[in-house]
Amino acid sequence: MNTEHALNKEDAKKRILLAAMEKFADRGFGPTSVREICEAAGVNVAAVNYYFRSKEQLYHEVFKTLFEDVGAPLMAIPAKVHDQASWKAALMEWIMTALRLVTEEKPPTRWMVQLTAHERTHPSSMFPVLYESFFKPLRESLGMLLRMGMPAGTDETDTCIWEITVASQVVVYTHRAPPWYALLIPPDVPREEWIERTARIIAGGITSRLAYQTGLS
Amino acid sequence: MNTEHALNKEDAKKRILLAAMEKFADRGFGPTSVREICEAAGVNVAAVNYYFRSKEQLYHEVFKTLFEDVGAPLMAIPAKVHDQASWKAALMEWIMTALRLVTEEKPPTRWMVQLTAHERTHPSSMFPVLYESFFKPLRESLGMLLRMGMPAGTDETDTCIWEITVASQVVVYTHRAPPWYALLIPPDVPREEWIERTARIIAGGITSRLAYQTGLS
DNA sequence: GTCTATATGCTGATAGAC
DNA sequence: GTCTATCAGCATATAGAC
Repeated sequence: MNTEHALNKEDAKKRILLAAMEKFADRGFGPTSVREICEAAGVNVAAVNYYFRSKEQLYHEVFKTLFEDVGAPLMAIPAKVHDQASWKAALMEWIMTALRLVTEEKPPTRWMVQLTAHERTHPSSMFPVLYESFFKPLRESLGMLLRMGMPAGTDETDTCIWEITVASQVVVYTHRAPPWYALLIPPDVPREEWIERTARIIAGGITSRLAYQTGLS
Repeated sequence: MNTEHALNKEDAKKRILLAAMEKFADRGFGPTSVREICEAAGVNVAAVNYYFRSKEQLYHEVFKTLFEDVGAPLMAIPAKVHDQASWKAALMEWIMTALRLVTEEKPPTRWMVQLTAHERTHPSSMFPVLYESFFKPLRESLGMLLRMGMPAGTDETDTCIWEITVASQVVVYTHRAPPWYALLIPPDVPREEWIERTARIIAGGITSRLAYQTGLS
């Protein structure tokens, strides 16, 4: 009896958190109503304020739960480079890992990705946190990797543009609104094959150009 | 007296339309209130419904006014190609023209660009119209240009990925929310210089790779 | 044409019964 | 811990005075 009661309590709070992740991911913070979340979670309208104090606190909790060390695999990649061959492999790995992340269909990764998109287009009070804990480390990891492959003395602004160039080709897939997202992914190609072909084209845009500049292949 | 009256009428309607462009561009359709638009236009709250029937009709009117033949310069570019040198020049021109468009600070172009971003992330009833009259022709123009430079027999899916690859590097600049947009543009570089350097890197990712593949430079 | 006042509905949040 | 009922605020939209 006592355990069942405690279990139901845990259930309600957890159900709200999961429903909130899905709904916030779908349309962002503003347009998502507390009533909508409670209905999806199968709890009373007052439950959000009872368990989470406010809609905004619930949103904060969603972020804290979803963005736990999610960028670690990407940030670990630059350390694997020790020569030109391993640099090329690391670049491919970085891009493929990033593409796999942003095009993941399975929650909670998908929710996490969609939330980054909403925060970029309609920044909330969570943007600074997201920037410091997610965007910034990821960008630095990509920047470090790119700098390793650049000819010595490459202009800093050019390096910065290279960063944006790669990032934008990954970030574009975080916007999952159906009519737009459907235009991005070619139909009838298995996901892993698409990821590899896309990564090859993105990485090829870098490596072949550097080969062209430096005379190495 | 009579003319002044008629002039004020024209003024009010036009002021509402201009204010609506700015406000809708800033935060999108949903979060922008009629009151906010009316306040910015210096008219009464009831004026929107008097002149435009509804908020949604006003939004439609904003689109109809802003997206008048705006993609024409880009769509004209593929026709200028007649050999490999002119193809490379055309590719650079396409990318530079597109970058100039999406990073334009001056209204109404800026408003138009921002509206495309909102419609991609939070599609409304205007999305199909926008797709048919703007996204689709632009993508086709880019696709045509890319196909001209591809080695004969290039896989159709690869061509499609190339399209997205270029488009994403342009589209990323349409999201103008300050904290994010500030991360994209390197400081202390004149706009035209930045456009050329960025276009060179995007185009270089294509031409050098094709050169690498085909043995031509 | 322009205004005020108001109808109607949705939002987040809370008070208090059980 | 969970519920209903309700508050205050904002939204779009409209009726009717001037």
